[in-house]
Amino acid sequence: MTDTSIRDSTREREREREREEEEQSEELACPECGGNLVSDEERAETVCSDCGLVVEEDEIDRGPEWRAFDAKEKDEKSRVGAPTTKMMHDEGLSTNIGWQDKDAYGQALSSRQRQKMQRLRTWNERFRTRDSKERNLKQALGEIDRMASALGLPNNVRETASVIYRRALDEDLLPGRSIEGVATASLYAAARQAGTPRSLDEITTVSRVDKDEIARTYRYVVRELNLEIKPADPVSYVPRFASELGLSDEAERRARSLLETAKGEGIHSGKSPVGLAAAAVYAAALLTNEKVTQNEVSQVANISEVTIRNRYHELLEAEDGLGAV
DNA sequence: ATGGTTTTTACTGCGTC
DNA sequence: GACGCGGTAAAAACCAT
Repeated sequence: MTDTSIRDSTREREREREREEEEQSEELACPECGGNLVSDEERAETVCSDCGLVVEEDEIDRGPEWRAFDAKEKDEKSRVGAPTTKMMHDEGLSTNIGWQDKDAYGQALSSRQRQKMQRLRTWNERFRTRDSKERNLKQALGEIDRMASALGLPNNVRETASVIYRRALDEDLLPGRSIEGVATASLYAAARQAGTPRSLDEITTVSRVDKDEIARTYRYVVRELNLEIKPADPVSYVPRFASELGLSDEAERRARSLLETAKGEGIHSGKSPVGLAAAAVYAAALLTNEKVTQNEVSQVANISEVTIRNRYHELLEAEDGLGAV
């Protein structure tokens, strides 16, 4: 036992050394002095670090000529997008192993060979279907990325969205549903989970799928994957609305506290969180003497003025009830 | 499908600039 | 007179059953 393992490990080491030598001779050795080659991308040259011999020059830099500092910028500057419709799902690149048990000359195979081929077929099929899932994933992730940046959602949301999508894919939730639909639903769920929710309407504007389907798919995915998603917290909308309206930090703080007391009073159950947030923002602006009209708030929050009125009365009542003012 | 709740639409009156 | 605001009634949308 110990004998064999020692012999194994020495052989292993030998093989490794061989491999390293191969790599050295193939890629990194200078033809002149045998020294290391270093590629200098700035000058588009490959030079030997020992003797200075230039092995290649005027190399082509295949990277983009622009620089991007965040995802949004990258999106704007990039002139190529995700590959769209590739008609054939695998672009005709995957392999099939024939079903006849014949060799290249048409001779029948031995039973031993036949067994081997059968095993190969099985594995080839497994890899191929895995590939198709990979492709599916790639398209969905591209879609998620596109929508996320259109909505200005941070990277961690994209990541959770992809995780959710992967799970959906693994649990075979896709058949009978569109990739876009599930991708959108995943993003919606991820945004809510991460505490940076976007309303269904906002999601709908950037998705290729209509609202009903998103809602349906979302419910389905949440149920099947047992995702725990609490109803959106109104507070999480506040910063966004406040900044879009150009309100002070003070107003934002007031809005938060307004919502906290409202929560304490239990006013918020059953009401749309967006409406509540919008009302709080409006009320806060009023309290800090910053001029914002109900109309403006209703615009940024996508909520009707009436709802704002109703909610903000309730908010102020709750505040008064506590003897705050 | 149904009924109850919430939100929206549409309209009206009041005060201010 | 336009605009912001408040209120109301009816319609529409939403949700659980």
